Amino acid sequence: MAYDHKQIDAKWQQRWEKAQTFKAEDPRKTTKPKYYALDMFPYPSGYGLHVGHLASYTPTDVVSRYKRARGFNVLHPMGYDSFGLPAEQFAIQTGIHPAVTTEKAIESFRSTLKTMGYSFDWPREVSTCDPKFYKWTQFIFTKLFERGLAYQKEVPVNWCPALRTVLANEEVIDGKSERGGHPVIRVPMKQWMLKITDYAERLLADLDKVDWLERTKEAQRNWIGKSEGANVFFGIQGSTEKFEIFTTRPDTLFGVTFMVLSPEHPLLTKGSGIVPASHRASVDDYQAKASAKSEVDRKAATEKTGVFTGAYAIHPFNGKSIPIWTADYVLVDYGTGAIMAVPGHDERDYEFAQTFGLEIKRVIDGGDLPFTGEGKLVNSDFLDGLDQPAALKRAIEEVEKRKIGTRNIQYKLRDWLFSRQRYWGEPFPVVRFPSGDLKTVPVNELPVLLPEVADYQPSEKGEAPLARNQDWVQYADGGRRETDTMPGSAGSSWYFLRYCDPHNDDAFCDFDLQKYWMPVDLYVGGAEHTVGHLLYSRFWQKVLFDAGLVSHDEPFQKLAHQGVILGPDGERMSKSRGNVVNPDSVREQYGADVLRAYVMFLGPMDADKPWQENGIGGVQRFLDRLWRAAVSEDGASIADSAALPEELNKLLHKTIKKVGDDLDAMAFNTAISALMILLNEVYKASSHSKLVLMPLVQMVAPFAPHVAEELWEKMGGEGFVALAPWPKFDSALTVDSVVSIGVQVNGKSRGVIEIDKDASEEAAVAAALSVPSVQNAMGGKPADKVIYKAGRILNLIVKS
RNA sequence: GCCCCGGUGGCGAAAUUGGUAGACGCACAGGACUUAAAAUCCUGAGUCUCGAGCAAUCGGACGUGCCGGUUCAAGUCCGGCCCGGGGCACCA
Repeated sequence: MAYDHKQIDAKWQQRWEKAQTFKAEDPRKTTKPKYYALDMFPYPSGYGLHVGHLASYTPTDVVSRYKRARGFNVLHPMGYDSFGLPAEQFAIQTGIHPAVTTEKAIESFRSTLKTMGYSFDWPREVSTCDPKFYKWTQFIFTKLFERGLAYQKEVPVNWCPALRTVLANEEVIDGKSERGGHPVIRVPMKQWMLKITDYAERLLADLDKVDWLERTKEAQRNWIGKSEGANVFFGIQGSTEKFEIFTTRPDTLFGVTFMVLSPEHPLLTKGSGIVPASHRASVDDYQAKASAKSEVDRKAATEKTGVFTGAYAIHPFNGKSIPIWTADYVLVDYGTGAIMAVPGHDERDYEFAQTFGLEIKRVIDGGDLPFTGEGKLVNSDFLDGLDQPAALKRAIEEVEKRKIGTRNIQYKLRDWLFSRQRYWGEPFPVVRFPSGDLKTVPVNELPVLLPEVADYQPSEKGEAPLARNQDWVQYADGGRRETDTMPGSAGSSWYFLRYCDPHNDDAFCDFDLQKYWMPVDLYVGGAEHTVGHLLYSRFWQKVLFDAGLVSHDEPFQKLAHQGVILGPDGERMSKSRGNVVNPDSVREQYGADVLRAYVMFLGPMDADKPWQENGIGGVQRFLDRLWRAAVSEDGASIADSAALPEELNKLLHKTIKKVGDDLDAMAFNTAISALMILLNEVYKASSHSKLVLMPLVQMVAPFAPHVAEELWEKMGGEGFVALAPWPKFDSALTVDSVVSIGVQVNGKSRGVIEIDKDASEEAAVAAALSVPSVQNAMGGKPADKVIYKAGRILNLIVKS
């Protein structure tokens, strides 16, 4: 008989709630070590919770429950990243206020999360669109502003005409919007920017402090994109002006045969004077063409384009004149927007030189041009004969000595585009006064509430909906409020701090409380947030650290990513493919415990794996079998206190060890398989003993908490199994004295012997020789050599 | 192009880090129980137009994407490829 999961799930969810079983303890009233287990909070979409959420929240919940049983004071909260585009798009279509649809979606998420039996500390729930929350998002913005890290700038931005908003670099994938896949073009607009570039070096260096997957760290390193080199000044012929280039290869300075300025370079603007009248028209023409190109077109360009400007630069070492070109393969917003071209040793410069028939000069000995490897310098004056690395060092020294440039470091990371011309986001706590002064509003005026507007649609020119509420825009002394809103990633960049002290009206978080709980000990979420959310959060944490408001400079000590759960067909779940699995219907049928345990048993948590519905039956059988081992047909407990057979007792201790090790390593699938093996042996031994069933139920509890509580209660366990101390093992019982080891003859497996784990070589060989298949393989000859590792392997070598 | 992951039965996957490859589960087959079915319990099973035997069974060869290497011993280490997934990409 199967247990009644509907009744049991509801019963224990109510009891946990009533007893506040999962409430984190007050740090001032406990001596327990802390453990902060966090999920990336969901965007509460109207579609409800999907299996991807379960793949993330279930492992975190298993770890939280395990850590509680292990004596940790666990903080395991949940909340909602509730500002964002979908609710706003829906509002534009229907006129329903996004707050209404968002609240409805949150209710749906909350109820689904509760029916899964997740051990969240519910009273700590946060929602980024709640004024009590975004008050502090605005407060943190004022801190950024005060520290000179928030500024407005006319910048070429990623403008998405379909969404009528600008997007951050991280939100643009291959020239299209991350959300919706609409085309994105580059247009200049005045925007709020956050100076994340000031933190580039620390964001890079501090990756060494955290326990993240190497590939995630590597992706952040790539995104930050550090390059070391030098800025070098080149003079301009017939002018007193100079211009600066950035290069990582000053060793190739003598290989320069032309210079390239990006089309947007200030020296090329009308009236700057370096472009002679004879070339003005063609430069103008080229600039116009380049600016008309979208980011996508620029990237898709197969051939290099450019024009000669008519001007010449002067080589800082040998005074030779070098033609200056302009081309759009040089980007205005990286380095200085100008380069020295060394076609002999750079593939892009080589391609450009080939296209326009420019000189290509070798300065490093080696393979075919363009040669980017190492070798000895040639045709390079004082660098001749040096190896490339030595030449690089020497060249930088010489540049600095002659004061024609300085060593320099460049990052690919750009400042964070922080404003959106949208409605459903945090208003900026900023006012512009007639004098032109820009000021943040006083802290006691926070939160700056999001005003009501008649129409949520942004204007085609990019003016934000908030501008329509003129009453709201007016501020004292003729000031006008900023009408842009913050991007979705604002609230998510610090919400993990709010959980430490969620109801504080005087501070975003009490200093001592964050000092106790932070950093997050385990953070689980999708790998797609690698360069967005995870980088922004690290940045804000560091800013708050520098402001003395938090005590740690990294927010997430350990990070894990859940794999993608694919459809039963092995393809990514999508509505168009029709392979989307709805977790609600699965839970209805099998119960929360089976669903949770199944998700954990599917495979390694970080692997992408298909959802195979028929596999659920195996997990369901396992929990039913556990139930039947302890409970009779009429629902009474049949557990007794009989002593365990020796073998079963040993297996119990081995299992306690293995499950603990596996949980520490987040190897949930193998932990469950160990529990299955133990239960199978319980059946074979026909045991109903509490001595094995109670610890087994305790170990099952993190995965299947409802049925575990019910069994624990029936067997007379004290209190909640969720809070019962984790079972201990006797290490003496976890090792077998007699083991079966493989016997090989000439390296091939030929049999197995049962032997004392410390048996001597003589004993092992004797035992092996009595095995017929071993004798057979040896063909009657003696062993010429014996390799024996006690308890592991015996290999007999026979010369043919 | 560069940088990461990954590739093991019909399927999801294990494998103490070089030591009996395929634990556990699904699906499958056989048996027990049953009037029958479901459920349950027990048992079997990598592949082979390989060999012996009436048979249960016993033995052999092959086997972790491909080729080569190191080693007594390779899924695991090394070199060279192929395939799948992800990230970066005109960043000087």
